[in-house]
Amino acid sequence: MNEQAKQDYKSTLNLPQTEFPMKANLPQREPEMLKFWADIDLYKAIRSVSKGKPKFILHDGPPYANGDIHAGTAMNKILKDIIVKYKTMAGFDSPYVPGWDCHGQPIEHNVEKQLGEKAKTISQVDFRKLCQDYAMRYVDIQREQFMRLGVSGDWFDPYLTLKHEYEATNVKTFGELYKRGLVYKRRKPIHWCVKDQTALAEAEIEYRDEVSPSIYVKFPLKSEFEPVKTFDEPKFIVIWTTTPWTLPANVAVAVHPEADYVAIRTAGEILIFAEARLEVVATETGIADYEVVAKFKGADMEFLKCEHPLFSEKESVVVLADYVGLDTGTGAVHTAPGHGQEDYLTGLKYDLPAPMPVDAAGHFTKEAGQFAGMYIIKANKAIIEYLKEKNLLPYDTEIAHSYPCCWRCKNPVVFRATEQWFISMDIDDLRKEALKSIADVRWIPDWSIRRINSMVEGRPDWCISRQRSWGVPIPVFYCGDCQEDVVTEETIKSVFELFVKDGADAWFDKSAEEILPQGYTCPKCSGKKFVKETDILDVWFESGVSHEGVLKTREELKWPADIYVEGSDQHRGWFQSSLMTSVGVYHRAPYDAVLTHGFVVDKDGRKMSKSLGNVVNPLDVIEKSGADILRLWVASSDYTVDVAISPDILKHVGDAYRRIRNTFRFMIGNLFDYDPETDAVAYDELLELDKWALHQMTQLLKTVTASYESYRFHGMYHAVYNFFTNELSSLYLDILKDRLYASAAGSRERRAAQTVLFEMLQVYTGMLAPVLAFTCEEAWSYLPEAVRKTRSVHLSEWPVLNEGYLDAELAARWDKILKIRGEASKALEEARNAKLIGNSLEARVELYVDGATKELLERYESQLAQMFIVSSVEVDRFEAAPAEVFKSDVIEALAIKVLPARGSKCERCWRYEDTVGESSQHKGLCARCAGVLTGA
RNA sequence: GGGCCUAUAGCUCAGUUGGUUAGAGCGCACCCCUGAUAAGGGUGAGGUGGCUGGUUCGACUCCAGCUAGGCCCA
Repeated sequence: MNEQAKQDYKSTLNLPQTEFPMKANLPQREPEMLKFWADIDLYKAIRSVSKGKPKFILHDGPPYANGDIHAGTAMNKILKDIIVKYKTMAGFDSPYVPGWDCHGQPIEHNVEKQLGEKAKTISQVDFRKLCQDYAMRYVDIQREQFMRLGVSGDWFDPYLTLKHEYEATNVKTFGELYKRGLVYKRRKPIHWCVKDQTALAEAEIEYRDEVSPSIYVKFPLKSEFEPVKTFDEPKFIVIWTTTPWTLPANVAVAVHPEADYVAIRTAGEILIFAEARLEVVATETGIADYEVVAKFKGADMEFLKCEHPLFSEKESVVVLADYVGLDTGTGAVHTAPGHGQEDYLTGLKYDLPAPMPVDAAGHFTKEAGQFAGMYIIKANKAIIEYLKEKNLLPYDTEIAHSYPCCWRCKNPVVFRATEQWFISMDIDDLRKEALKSIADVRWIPDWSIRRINSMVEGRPDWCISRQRSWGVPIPVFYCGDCQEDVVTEETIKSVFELFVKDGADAWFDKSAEEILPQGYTCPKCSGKKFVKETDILDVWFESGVSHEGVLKTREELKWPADIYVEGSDQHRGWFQSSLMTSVGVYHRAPYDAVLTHGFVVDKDGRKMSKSLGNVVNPLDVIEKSGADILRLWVASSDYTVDVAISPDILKHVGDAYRRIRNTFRFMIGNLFDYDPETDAVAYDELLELDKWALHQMTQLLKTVTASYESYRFHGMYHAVYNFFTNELSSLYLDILKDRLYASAAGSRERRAAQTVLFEMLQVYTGMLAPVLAFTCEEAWSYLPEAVRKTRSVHLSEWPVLNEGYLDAELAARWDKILKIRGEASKALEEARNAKLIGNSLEARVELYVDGATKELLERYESQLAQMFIVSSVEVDRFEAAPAEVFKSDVIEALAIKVLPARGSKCERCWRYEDTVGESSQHKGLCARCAGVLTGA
């Protein structure tokens, strides 16, 4: 037989044919798919086929409209999209309305930087306009990027916190909370630049090296204190500070409750400070001669009263605080609630006043007595002098340390208490109500509830005011006559309506009288003049009302949401701000479930940072490999903990992707001549192996569905990937090749295989569509048009679980046969290594086995060669096994002998057959192949 | 410093109420095939279970401490 004839036989085979490319080329193909989705308006089409189905609402947490998306935001949106796509296919109407957080300090800051000097002269309204442009620019950029990920949603009608209606929502909710009595005003220290006379956010502070005074101050002890009461000398508690100018605002001295403190007697006085600081303090103050006369715990000193070192008529009380350290100072900390964050919290705990003797420009007020009018930094000297005179200053030097400074003018920043608005956690039991509501929510994973609980339990009142421009104003008026703040249903209604109509800009544009109803008078004093509040709301308040501004206002949505899906940092952020505004107004959470994911980190579990050089940019991944690779990476990872990404990890995901893609391609290629209308084979007519495959497929579908239902996507990823590798590629599809290629095109056995492949292709593209959004759509487009009931896989329904495909007995039988196949392949490998065979078709296999297994194998003896992909399989008794055989160590009493195949190689199907040569027309072929060609 | 969380083969993940030699797929090595071909098949080698103690007849699994890392506070 010459080469030409061999070629001819190849052409008689039914080899796969398809245009479905092996090489994915996703960076090019995905944009085409996006265009297709845009052309058919997929999102709208999904809405229309979902109409009337039960709702499943995943409410989007708004990312900040600044910068490009990063790996974390990409993962978040992909996770949400997987859920929404799955729920949609699973029979829900699941509209997804993405949102953006558009107000806030970072945008304001960036616009200010761009403006440079002009920032000082521009009007507030013009400035806000620039901020809006900035935010909208990034909304556009991020929209494009999210869409590129394959995330489907109402992208051209998203919710934006800067939209008029949304801004008005803040007013409504604020009004409700105010009405309930939860809103109050109180002084709280904030970062303040006395040169620019403005409040600063944390991000606007730079740390610079500064030189400050470093002094010890003696606070005269007024109370009787048991451990030292037998001594007549004057007694002092010694504190250390680097900010003498904050002493006028001192109200307390904080000590650590568990630390040891000592009283020492020296030169006619008793000094009290931490034992751990004894040597250092003694050295620094030059006390050579002293005697420790008492030792006690910090807790013993609680509530002792001292005389204020600057104002003898005032008192300073000893309080306990865990943050008091013993590495520096004296272990006794000067506490001024108006000048420090920790001091402030301690003040709240002890119900201390928070005097603020410093004005906006950094000058002492008359509250500071003899220091009134002095600039605070300069006052340091005067205060030190005064303390020296009173002999209350045993130590006085300078220290260089890093100190917070203003990003703009580089001058030191001070903490200064100013009036702020708060939402109380406890006035009307908001905290208790929130904790109760938390218990009614499903938190995934389950540790999530512990986290939110402990945070809500321990959180301070919510400070909702900011001294800023780019945001929603706090809708409060002050009476020009009685100074009372005025918030009534009437005022709220007028502000609400104004914002709906003209947006929050109107607040800055119009006078109080223009905003209020005509002739409005103060409910308290009937005054007619009003002043507007200048503070704006915390952006967390704004995003926290999205359930009101979005879920309750958009007809396609519902309140409460079925689920919120965000990173674990949102326990402090959005989960909580949403909870508080919702509980505050509606007495329940705005969500039924909350799903939390971890952060994206590098392969070593470290956070991504420029300095570590481990940043993976999702846009680069899309450009190089495609969004489906990113989506598969998300699905392959356990997102309940931190998720690692690296070029190496993405390479592995790419390998997995190719295996899945090629499996699709094989199925598609073998269906080129299959018409489901006419060629389908009834279940009862299928071969047993086909039924086994359908059974396995159905089991897989069960597993996969359960994984999606429990949001365990990596579980489904592993199940599918293992299935594609073990059950399909290495088993079913490999065995099927002979049947598909060599059987007569229209034969029952070939059509049976195609029937199964066709069924599988639909099920597998369907179950993977929520993850491989692009690839499954592409594969779907290769299905015969007649059976594609929908234009897009994303419009199709979740694969139907056909219980009729389940046949446990049959599956058990075949699992056993296939297990023996596994043993045979070990024996074949030994023969291959011994150069006895190459291709397994060159082998003939003898199985030596007893009992039930023997009966089973004999029952299927004629099919075994095909199953093992060898030329023949014979079964005999175990004792009949020759001496030199492969003995299984997995299956008892199983011996396998591998021999060269009998007969000759069929030039068409490559099997070795005794029947080769029997046909007069086709001398090189086996009986089966000859029959196929002659049509016998 | 505090709260919550994580730590199983190179990678991604499983590991049932503590109980025989800790599993899977990928990757890797070697081999086969060249009719899924920048594919496909087979076999095999990889783990002192972050570390240190403790409880127990027995711990990857329970307890304590430590180390490394993450989020949020301070």
